[in-house]
Amino acid sequence: MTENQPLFRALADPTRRDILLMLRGTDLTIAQVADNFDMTRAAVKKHLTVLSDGGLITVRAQGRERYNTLNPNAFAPIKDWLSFFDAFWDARLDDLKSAIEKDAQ
Amino acid sequence: MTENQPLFRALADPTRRDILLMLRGTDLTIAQVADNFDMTRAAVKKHLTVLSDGGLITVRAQGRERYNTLNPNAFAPIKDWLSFFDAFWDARLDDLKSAIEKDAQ
DNA sequence: TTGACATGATACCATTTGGTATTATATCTA
DNA sequence: TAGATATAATACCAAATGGTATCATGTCAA
Repeated sequence: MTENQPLFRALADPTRRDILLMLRGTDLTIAQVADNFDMTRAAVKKHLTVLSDGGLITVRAQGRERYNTLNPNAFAPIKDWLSFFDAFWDARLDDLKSAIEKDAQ
Repeated sequence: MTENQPLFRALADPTRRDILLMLRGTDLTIAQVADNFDMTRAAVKKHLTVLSDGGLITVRAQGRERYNTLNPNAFAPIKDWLSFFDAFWDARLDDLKSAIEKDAQ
């Protein structure tokens, strides 16, 4: 149940979340991503490694460049985890509903 | 766009995610939560503070005890953030679909 | 009132994390 | 081939993080 840790960790940094948004639609090299931030290429590369470890992106080598691509299935584990709470909310609403109905009698 | 940071940060720790699962259905005091972990009450309290900062739980005082309650609206900001990618996936599928159709001609 | 109990607050510590700087390697291009 | 470019790898640093220990405060119950 804790195998999601690299994924949750990857999303915990604002720079990395921005990178993900940036990768919607286009694949970008490390240098291209780094151009959008006020930090070193090396720092950006570290973030990309964390994103890769979390399964959020995949890296494709092309010559001396590395294109970073958003992984379409990336968020499935998070959505699954969030769904563990849906049943609870439903039950809560049911409780509320029956309480109201009982009150209306 | 970065006001979600406390929320994402709160979810980045496995202990805190376990606490959230634990709070489905029942409200628990700090001591009750701490009984489920191999760490100090103080450490658990810190985690609960982070969860509270992230808007994931609310704390209700009752006598000398503090009951921690899961916040029903907790995950809405995350779901909203994840939805920023849905349009992209859809567009990707549309691209794929039209490519296939074109190929079939 | 007094002692036990639940929590709050603080100081402190080791590890992780986000970042830089530097050097090395590979690849494109003139 | 030589130089420029894109990335890799490593060492290093400051700050944040997860944890403990300790002491203070408030509340329950006899």
